[in-house]
Amino acid sequence: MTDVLNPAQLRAYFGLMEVVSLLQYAVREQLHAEGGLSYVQFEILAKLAHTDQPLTMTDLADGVVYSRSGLTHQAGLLQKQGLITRSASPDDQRATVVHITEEGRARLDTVLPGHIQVVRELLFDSLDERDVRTLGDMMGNARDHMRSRPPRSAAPRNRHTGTAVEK
Amino acid sequence: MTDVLNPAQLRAYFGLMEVVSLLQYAVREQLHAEGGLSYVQFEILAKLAHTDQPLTMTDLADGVVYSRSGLTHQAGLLQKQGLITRSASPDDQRATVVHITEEGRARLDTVLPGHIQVVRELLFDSLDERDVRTLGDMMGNARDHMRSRPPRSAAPRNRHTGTAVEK
DNA sequence: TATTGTTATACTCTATAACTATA
DNA sequence: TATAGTTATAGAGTATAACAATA
Repeated sequence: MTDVLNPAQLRAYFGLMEVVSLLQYAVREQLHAEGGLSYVQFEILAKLAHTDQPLTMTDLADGVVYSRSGLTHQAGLLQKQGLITRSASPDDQRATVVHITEEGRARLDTVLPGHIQVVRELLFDSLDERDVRTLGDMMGNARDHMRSRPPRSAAPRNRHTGTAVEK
Repeated sequence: MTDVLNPAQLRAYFGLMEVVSLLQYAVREQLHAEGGLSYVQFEILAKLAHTDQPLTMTDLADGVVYSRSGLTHQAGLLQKQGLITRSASPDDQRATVVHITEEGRARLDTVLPGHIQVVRELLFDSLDERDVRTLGDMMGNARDHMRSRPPRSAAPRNRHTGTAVEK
């Protein structure tokens, strides 16, 4: 249990952060310029379109690193643009179900080609097929690992644990 | 020149974005809680300490995806905390050279063990040695590629090109 | 009593544009 | 004329805490 990372780890870590920063920057600009969407808004629409059925706010919050109030805020912006609708769930009166509208799908269609082009030009042009598979595997593992083992603080972001966390 | 990504690419792309989001979230929290630093502030200090010599604002802006005014702002915050100093360059009167102070180094030392622990627990615990090398290679390639080929817009972030970009 | 979601609020980050001064 | 950096400002994103309604 040393408290350093070896040089290969440092290189991987900083490389990862830098690459994703550059990618995020480009992707955000594209989404904003071509569709007036923030990245989170894009994620919400993409998730709804991909799942192809209404999701609750909590469903949406899963998978997006986001506070609930932040999600409410972004959903409000999407709704104001007519890209989603929100209505009370028939099953659970507390829950809100979110639907994507036709306009929402259309907006996604507007944005997607440019989005994909940016990602391909920036990221995939430098990776061969085997790299892509490997990267996908590694990120899949890492995600499962991260999701299953919340950080040291064990501070829940979205849920109550029952154990009070003093602060 | 299709306009889709194949499934492996989609998986890699979304996996990458999700993993780094989770990592950034955890890392930001750690830096803030244990050192009162934002990630950019950490990057600035780390860069100064690593280079081990004063850098100009422009030097610092390179490698950090940041507007110049944003960098000025963050540098101001660091200076207010006594972690860096800024002074006029002897070589070029326009330039500002940034030094890290002893306090700055100390702050970095305070933050680093926890930082490394977070990164190791979240990221490297799920990757073996070979993965780490591979990831480092891929990210190195991708970074070089991205840095050499600015996105479609060709809109310069930090420099003047001489060609006016209408907007 | 716990959970879903919203509101109100405040703070941070980031970018744009205008500006100063040096080259 | 171009570059380095700062300032003023404005907008977007995000979190916290308090709250209402339902389970």
